[in-house]
Amino acid sequence: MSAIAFLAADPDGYALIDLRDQLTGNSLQPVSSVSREELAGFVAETEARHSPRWAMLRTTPWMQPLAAAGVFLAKAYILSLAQRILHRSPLSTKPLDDFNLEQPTQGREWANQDALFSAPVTGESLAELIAMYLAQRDALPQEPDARRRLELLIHAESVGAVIACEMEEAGLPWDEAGHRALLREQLGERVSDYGRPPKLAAKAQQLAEALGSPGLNPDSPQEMLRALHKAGFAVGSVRAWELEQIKHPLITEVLEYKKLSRLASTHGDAWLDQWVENGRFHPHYVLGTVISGRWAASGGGALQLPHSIRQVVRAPAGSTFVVADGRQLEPRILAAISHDQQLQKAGQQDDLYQWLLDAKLVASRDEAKLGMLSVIYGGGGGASGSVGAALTRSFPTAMRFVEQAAQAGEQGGGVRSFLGRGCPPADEQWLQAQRATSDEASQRAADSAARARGRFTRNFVVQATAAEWALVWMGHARHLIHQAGWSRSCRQVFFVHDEIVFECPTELAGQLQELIRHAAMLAGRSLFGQASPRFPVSVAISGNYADAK
DNA sequence: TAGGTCACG
DNA sequence: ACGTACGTGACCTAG
Repeated sequence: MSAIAFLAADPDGYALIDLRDQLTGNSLQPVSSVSREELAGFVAETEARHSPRWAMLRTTPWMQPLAAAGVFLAKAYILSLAQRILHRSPLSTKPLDDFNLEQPTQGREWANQDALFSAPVTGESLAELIAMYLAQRDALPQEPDARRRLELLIHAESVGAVIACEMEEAGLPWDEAGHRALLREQLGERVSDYGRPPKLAAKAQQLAEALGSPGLNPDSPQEMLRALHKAGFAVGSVRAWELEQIKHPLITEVLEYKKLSRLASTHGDAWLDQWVENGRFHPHYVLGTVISGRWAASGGGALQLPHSIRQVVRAPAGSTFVVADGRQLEPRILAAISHDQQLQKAGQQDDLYQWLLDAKLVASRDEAKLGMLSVIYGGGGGASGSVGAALTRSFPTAMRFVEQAAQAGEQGGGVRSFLGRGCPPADEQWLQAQRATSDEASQRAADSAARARGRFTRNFVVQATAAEWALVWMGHARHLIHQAGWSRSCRQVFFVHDEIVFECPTELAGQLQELIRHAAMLAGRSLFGQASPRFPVSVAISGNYADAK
């Protein structure tokens, strides 16, 4: 018998917990009112006894204290995230209102003043929660396969939200002293948070003189471009990749300045002050806002950690990192969702791109990679170039699949991921722009917008399914870690789209590595069944994140 | 507030 | 012949 536990706000106290039989909806015990102090203990005990699926509107405010107390919830159902998925999914059979995840719902006055500052949001009464849950169940399709997909997606998204809370609580080990030392070495002594650090200021001065533009502010692209022109460099912009084409000592100086300036502004002392506490970086992960289902992070730029700074991500003594990522995930996902047998065959090899090379479809591994990405992104080098032609000949089924997604997008239609995450059809404004083609300029703009949307939907079907695979992978890994009894010692501390970082005792790293590979295999089967293509992962074990690539 | 640039997958 | 790939977040400057 499986149980579901609704966790809702108690208007007269803190939390209400209503434990029910998932199938019949019958209560298994009277509704319990628990105080903030009792919550962790009560939840832990209920988990041990019934292992229910924990249903809550959002993870806030419940998960933070639970994660802090080390309480493990095996299964979750986050209604706000489920609502958004069902609202957008073409597999859903009833129209459901969207849930505005961006706008935090306002707290309200509580009878119990102690609860005021961690008050759950409006609309989170137990009755409302249950009504919302039932409406969501009602919107699930009856057809078994579609139903299985949407349920898997909702459960994976929910466990992802729980993991996000656990990671926020754990934080990423960060060598603050090492980071400060690196800043001192490269930038000089710390000044105010506004002025340039000494070494950067000196470089700016030097650059202004060398270019013959006194007073130049190198942080202004406009001024910089003018100064470069004046000094005789015929560049179209000051973008690094364009400047890198020019081999000249002055240009090297400019590029060095840009690098230093970026370090100072993005990962300088102010960043450390704000985001690193007690030797750990605590970013905030945001789910449900990116259309494709990928995660975002607000504050600290967690998902854009430069490789150059990863040297200060260091595991504490006695522990190490296990860093795992899905190898060539997107081409493998494309092979799975398009049922392209040839591409799946290529994926039997750990290095899919190498296979393309060995099969003499491409002249180099880089060409294979670029060609594949081009097919998925919809770039000009796609089906039109010689590599594109070779890929089209070898993998016609996969190519047709992405072409169809692109066509749907160009016509304003929606597409969906494998598990049913929907990319909504174009809005009325977009369609109007498609019709307003009286003059040549608006015709061109409309065509360009149509192509852009085609590239977006072409990419969506792959990227969104890859995000689903990663969620399911992470969920399996967490489950296996718990089963192994390692929940306390092995913690997930980072996640970036297709890469997971665990922190664990050094002696467990080898076994954890095997567990993660196993989880990847299970993820493939959960999505695509027993005949799933392979999803190899590459794993690195190191006490330093910078070494893991 | 918008645009430019750059970081990541 | 044409467009010069997809998705994000963060910071700085210009107006």
